[in-house]
Formats: sequence, C-alpha cells, structure tokens
Amino acid sequence: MPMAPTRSQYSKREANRGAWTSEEDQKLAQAIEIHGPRRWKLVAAKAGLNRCGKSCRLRWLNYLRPNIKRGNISDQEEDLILRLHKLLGNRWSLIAGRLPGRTDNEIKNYWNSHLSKKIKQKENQNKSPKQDQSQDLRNSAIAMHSVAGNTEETSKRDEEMKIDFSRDEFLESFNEGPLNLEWMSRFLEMDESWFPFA
DNA sequence: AATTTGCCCAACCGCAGACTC
DNA sequence: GGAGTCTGCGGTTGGGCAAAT
Repeated sequence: MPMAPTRSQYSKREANRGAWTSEEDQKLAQAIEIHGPRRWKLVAAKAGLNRCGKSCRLRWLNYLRPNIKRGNISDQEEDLILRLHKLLGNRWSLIAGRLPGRTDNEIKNYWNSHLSKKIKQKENQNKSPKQDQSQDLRNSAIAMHSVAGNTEETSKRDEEMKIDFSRDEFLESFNEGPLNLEWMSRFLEMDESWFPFA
C-alpha cells in the first residue's frame, strides 16, 4: 500500500506551503489594500499567490496586520494572560482581544511554551489554601485596565475598586449553559468606562 | 567538530458555526 | 430549509536554532 505523501511532498505539487517569503508578503499586503482583509479566497487569487485563503488570512492576522506588537511579553501582559486563562480556559482569541497587538497564536504559543510549565511548577510547590476567587476577579479587571494603557498605580486602584464581585454569583453564571459564554464575552468586551477608576 | 536534545514559534489541519445562494 | 462555501478558532506539527553532550 502506497504511503500518503508527506507535507513537503504535497508542497511540491500543490499550493505553496511553509514559510512565507518577503515577496509573497508584499503581494498579499497589496491585495489586501485593494480588496480588504475579507474574502480570503479572492484575496489569495488576486494576489497571484499559490496559497489558499486560509493561509493568507493567518499570515495577515499573525504577521502583516498593522499594530502587531513584536517582542517579549511583559510581566504585566503575562499576569493578564494568566488571569484570563483562569477565567476562560483556552479561549485564545478572547484572551488576545484584551492584549492590544498580540495575536491568539502568539498567546497560545507563549502559554504552551512558558506559562503551562510555570503553572505546573507553582501547583507542585504551592499546595496552600485557595485564594479568594473574588479577589482574583478584581485583580483581573485591574490588570485588563492597566494593560490597556492606563498609567495609574494598580495598587491604588485596587483600593478604590468598590465593586463587590460576588464569587458565588460569578461561578453560578458559568454553570448555566450557552448564556455563560455570552456573559463572559460581554465581561471581556466591556468598555473601560465600566471600570470605576476609569 | 559532530551529533543529539530541547525549545520556540510560524504555519498547517480539522472542525464548527456563519454566511450565501 | 438545505446545500455549498467561507471564516474563525483551537490543537498540533515540524523546521530552525541554540545549548548540551
């Protein structure tokens, strides 16, 4: 029985795969400028790239898109990722939505290569009593706000934050089916004006 | 110097839901 | 309403590189 072609074998006879060249990037950027970052199949065709729409979309979102932040994840960003992951699990796109300039792929990679290990280590050495989850939520909101660009001291805000997150209410809202996700999306998309310290 | 190992990250794949006709 | 297509998401893979042996 013949073996299935490997990925590299496919790449020789079908669409381009693998790393993008700067020439391809340029063509894609030009096509998007004309047709917009939608209709990816069309964009791929118009760009004259032997790539599928999906591949073009990914390249745009993770690399070519304006305002992409490159370089190391800051401590503040890391803290926010940890907190959001605690709330949301592997909802990388939602998490990325709260980190300006970061992509879901980048955060997912960062999580898999750095944070998941850190957490395991922490879990192993830290068998201390669980933190009050309402405090966690308050901290999450504070971290979200500060990463969004506010320069006030978080400790001060923490003191000023008067909203009383009810742990039980919050946790209950996660156990009620599809509405929960909607609720969480709204929680994460909330305008900064929601925050009392804004 | 050559080889092995481990890590990082860009890119691919499969699936589900949204959209269009 | 249903079929076909497109889009977006999360999981996974594999190439490239540096450190270790």
